[in-house]
Amino acid sequence: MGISERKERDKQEMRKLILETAMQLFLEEGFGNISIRRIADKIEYSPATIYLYFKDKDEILYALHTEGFEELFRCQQSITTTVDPRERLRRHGEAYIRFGLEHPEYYNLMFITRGPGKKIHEGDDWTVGRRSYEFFLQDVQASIDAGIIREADPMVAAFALWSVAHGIVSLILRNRCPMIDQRELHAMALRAFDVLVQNLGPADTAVVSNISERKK
Amino acid sequence: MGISERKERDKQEMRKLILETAMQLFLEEGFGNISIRRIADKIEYSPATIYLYFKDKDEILYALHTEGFEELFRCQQSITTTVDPRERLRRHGEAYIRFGLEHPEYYNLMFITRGPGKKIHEGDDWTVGRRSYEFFLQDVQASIDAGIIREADPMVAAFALWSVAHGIVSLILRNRCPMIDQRELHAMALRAFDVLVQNLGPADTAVVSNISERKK
DNA sequence: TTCGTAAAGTAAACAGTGTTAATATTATAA
DNA sequence: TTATAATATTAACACTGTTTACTTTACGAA
Repeated sequence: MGISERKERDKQEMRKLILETAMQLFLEEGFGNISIRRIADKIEYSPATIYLYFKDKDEILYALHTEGFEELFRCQQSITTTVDPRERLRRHGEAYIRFGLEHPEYYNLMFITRGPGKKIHEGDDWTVGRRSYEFFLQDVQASIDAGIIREADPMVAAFALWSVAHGIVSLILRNRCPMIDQRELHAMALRAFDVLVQNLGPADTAVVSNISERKK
Repeated sequence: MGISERKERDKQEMRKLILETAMQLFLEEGFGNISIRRIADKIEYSPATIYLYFKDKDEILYALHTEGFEELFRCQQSITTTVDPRERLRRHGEAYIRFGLEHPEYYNLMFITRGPGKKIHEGDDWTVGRRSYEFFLQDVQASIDAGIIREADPMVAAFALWSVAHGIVSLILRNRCPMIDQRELHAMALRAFDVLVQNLGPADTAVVSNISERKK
């Protein structure tokens, strides 16, 4: 009786089809143009059918948002060649800001939109985000160990630095920077993050050393 | 002939009525529950009438968002008693974060929602926001002069610090902090801003004692 | 005071949205 | 072959912002 297994496979395939179609719509026409009815049209099913595979629209958005974290994590990998803690912090921020500005729709879904935010808590797996977060947390810890950040709790420091990058990206994406020359927004974004990183701890020079002594 | 003047007054009064009703709806039921139809219902006019006084819904939202800036500016005034530049920075951040967390609907409208963002640029008066921004800019300049921030361009430094506060508030309001104990979010928000402000520039006595106080 | 015009207001429609209850179709198990 | 469970759909509900065509009201001039 492999029938119930095939049924399960079919169900998963249908879920995949819906998600892929949502993704296509999302990438081609942006977050605001995903609608249950348009997804249904594209796959030539009735809108109601989608509700047999997903509880509601947010569940679909949450799935897409997961894809975004995949991409973010890839972007974060670009910094692994750097060892100096301060420079790592800087490049980490740069990678994050670049990701945000170059994938505004993803960023919107992952960090700004209300929908998935609800699911994150009431739910299942915040695993995708956690991976990115913990990768970043390691860098923050290294900077604390190197004396660049004077703060006992790495969670607080990480939250602070993440907020800088998120603040920069989200203010730009939501057009809240009329005081900045619009042609230089991108450059300003990176400079702004730099200002804080370069101003942390003892002035520039003595950044090196203690990274190898970090582990315990 | 004062008739055309009375007509103008009537027109302004109707605009005011619409805005006040929108405001009431906004404060009582939140941003998501303002709709042209509900405003129309409340003032006992047809929905179409509203379009004789406002180009579209965004124009109404933009007007509300202006009210929010009024309130923010009032909150900023709480710091005027402080003179020490670093402490001023800290308190400025605290006031901003408090405003955001205590008036989430306003904050949403002012800095997160898409609607007014469009109007800010294509439009006339960013005057309300400018006042708050320039007040903050003075503090940043003072910190630069005091050697707390090593950065030539105060615009960049101001943008960076604003981003910290905005990042903190918007991540919390949009539920993107599952890694943080939800009961301590508010405290963490303030601590996170502190970390950066206290880590800026040369470590002064205030910082050192602050840190050693925390350590255990 | 009547009359034509201009302003103010509205009903109804357009084109959408997410979601669900009731119904129909299809496929499997007995 | 038939009863039943799974799948799919229709049609509706309750909304949304916005526009067009129409009606009502107010005002200045004859």
